[in-house]
Amino acid sequence: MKTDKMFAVRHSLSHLLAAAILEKYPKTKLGIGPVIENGFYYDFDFKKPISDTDLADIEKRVRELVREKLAFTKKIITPAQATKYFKDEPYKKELIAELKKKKASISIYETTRGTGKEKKVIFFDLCSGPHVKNTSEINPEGFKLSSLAGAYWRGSEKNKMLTRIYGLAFETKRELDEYIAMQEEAKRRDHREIGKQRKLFTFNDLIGPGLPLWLPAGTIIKDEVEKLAKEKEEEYGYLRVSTPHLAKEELFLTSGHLPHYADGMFPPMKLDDGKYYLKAMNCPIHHLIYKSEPRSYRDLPLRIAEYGTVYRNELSGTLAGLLRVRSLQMNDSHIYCTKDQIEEEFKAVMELTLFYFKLFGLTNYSFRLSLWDPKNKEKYINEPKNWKAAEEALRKILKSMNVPFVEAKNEAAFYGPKVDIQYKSVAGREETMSTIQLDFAAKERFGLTYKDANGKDNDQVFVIHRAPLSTHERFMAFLIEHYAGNFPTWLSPIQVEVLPVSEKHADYAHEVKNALRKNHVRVHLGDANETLGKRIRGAELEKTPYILVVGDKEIEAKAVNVRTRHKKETDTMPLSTFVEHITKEIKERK
RNA sequence: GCCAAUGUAGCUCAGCUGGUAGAGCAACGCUUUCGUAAAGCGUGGGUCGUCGGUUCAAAUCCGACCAUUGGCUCCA
Repeated sequence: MKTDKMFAVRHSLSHLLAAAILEKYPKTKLGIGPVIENGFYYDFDFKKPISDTDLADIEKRVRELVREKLAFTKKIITPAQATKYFKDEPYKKELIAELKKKKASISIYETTRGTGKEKKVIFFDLCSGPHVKNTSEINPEGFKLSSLAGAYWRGSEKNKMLTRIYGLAFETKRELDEYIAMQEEAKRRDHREIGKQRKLFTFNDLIGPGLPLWLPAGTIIKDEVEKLAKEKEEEYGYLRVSTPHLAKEELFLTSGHLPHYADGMFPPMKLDDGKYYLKAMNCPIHHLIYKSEPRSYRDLPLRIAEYGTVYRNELSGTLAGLLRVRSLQMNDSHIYCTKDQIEEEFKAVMELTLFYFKLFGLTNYSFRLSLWDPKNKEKYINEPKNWKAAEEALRKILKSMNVPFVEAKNEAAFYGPKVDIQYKSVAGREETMSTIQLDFAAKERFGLTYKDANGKDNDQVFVIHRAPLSTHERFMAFLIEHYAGNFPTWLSPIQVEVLPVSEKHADYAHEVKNALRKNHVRVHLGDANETLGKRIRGAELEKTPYILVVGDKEIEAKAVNVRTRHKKETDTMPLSTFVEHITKEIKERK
C-alpha cells in the first residue's frame, strides 16, 4: 500500500515539475517523466540550456504548486484527440504514434486548479498513471530536486540528448533527510576517498584516465587477494599460465572479438609485420594454449588460469575510480570441457564464487542469468540453436542449485549466455562483480578438439569463462567500500603498529618488530619523537588492526600491551602469545 | 563520446562584484621523552588545471583544451 502511494506521489511530482518548467520556460518540449527508485525524473528539451543553479527556483515553484492543492484527473482519449492535445510536442507525438500502432488505450492526466466554474487546467500529460487525487496528499517537505543530467531520448545515443532533472521524493522530510545522510555516509566510504587517504592507488594526468597506479599499500591488498585466488585455484585443479599483452589482428578476427567488440578495444598498432592489438580479454590466447598440444579426453576438463592484464577502450565519460578503468587485471580462467562436464564444472565455479563471498562477508549480491537478444544482430553471433540450448543449460543449473536469480535479455556475451553476480555497493550502484560464461562458439572458431576414448577426434569442446574475483580494480573498490577501510588483519597493509612509550624503550620496540617480521607480520615501528597519544591517534586513523605499546612494564615482563582497532581497553600479554595469536589470525584470513 | 558542474600548497578548504594569494592538518627544524585518539615554538612550500584572449592590471571575465564528479550510452 505504502509503495503504491509513494509511486503516485512521485509520479505526480514529476508532472508538477514539468508544469513548473513550462511555466518558467514555455518553449520547452517534454520528454518522459517516470518514477525511479528514490524519486522521479523528467526529461526536457530546453530551448536554452539550464544549469543546476536554476534548480532551487524550480524546486521552490514545485513546492508552491504542491501547496495549492491541485487536483489530478484521468481522461481516456482517442488517438485523434491525443494528436490534437500534443500538437506542439514532438516527443509525445512519437509515443502516441506507437500507442496507436499497438492499439493501446491512450490516457492523459490533467492537473487542475480550483473547483466548479473556477476550475482551470494548468497542465496535462500523456500518462497511464496512477496519480494522487490531490496534491494535498503530497508532503511539500518530502521532496528535493537533486541533480541535472543529460540523457538520450529513449536511451539511444543516436537520438538527441535531453536534459533530465532528477528528484528525490519520500513521504516525510525525515525519510528524505535519512536518505541524504545515507548518501553522505556512502560518500565517506567511497573507494576513491579512502584510496586517496590511505594511499592505496592514484591516477596521473600524464599517464591517462582509467589507468590506475597501485601504490605500495594498495599493492599489498591486491597481492593478498591474488595469493588467495592462486591457492584456491590450485585446490580446484587449475593450471596457471601467463601470456603477452598484445597479439596480432588475426587472433581477434578468429575469436570474433574484432567484429563484435572492436569499440571496446584500443586501436591497432601497425608494425612491419602487420597490425597488433592490445588484448581486451585473455580467452583467445588461452584457446591457443589449449591448442598448443593435442588433447585427449583424459585432459578434460582442462582449467587454465591467469591474473591477466587486459586493456579496454572505455569511453572517457564512463571511467569511475577503480570501478571502470582502461587497464585491468582480471581473475580470469577458462575451463575446457565436454558437454557432459558443463554442469559439474559450472557448479564448482559457483561454489568457489560463493566461498569467496562468504570469506569476504559480502552479502549484498544477486544472480542474473544474462541472455541474448535475437533482435540484436550486431552484438551476438548468429547461432539461434546454440543460444537456446546454452541458455536452457544455465537455467537448469541455476534452478538445480536452488539459488534465486533474475533473467535479463540482451546482457549476454557475444559468444554465449552468462551468469552474472551483481553487487550493490554502499552508494546503491549495481555492478557486475563476478561472471561465469558459457561459450559454445570457440570450438568452431578455434577448431578445439580432443581424442575420445575410441581414438576419434571430437569437436564438441565447451568453454566456461569465469572471473569470480572480478578484476583487481573493481574488486578492490568493492572491498574498500564494504569494509569502509577497516580491512581485516590479513588484508591490512600495516597489521601491527609498535609504539615505544619513549626513546628509552626503542631497543625493545625493535625487538618486538623483528619478532613479528620474522613471522611475516607486516609491522611498522612508530618513532618516539611525538607524544604517545598522537602516535596512537595516527595508527587509529590508519585503521591499523593492532597497536602495541611497549614501556618499562612490558620490557620487564617480555610482554606487549595490545590495543585492538577502535577499542579503548587494552590487554597485556607475553610477546610470544601475541605472535601466536596474530599469525593464526592471518593464516585463517581473518 | 554526449549533458551539466567542478579544478587554489601533499590533504581539506577560504579568497564578495578584477588591484599579482591565506588557514588548519601534513612535511621539515628546534625544544619536549611522554602510558593509550592531536605537546610547544619556528621554517619551507602555490607561474591559483593547461594554453590563449580581454584589460593599465586576471585565481577572479571570455574561449579552447586537460582532468574530476553526477548522469546518459556502454560495461568486468
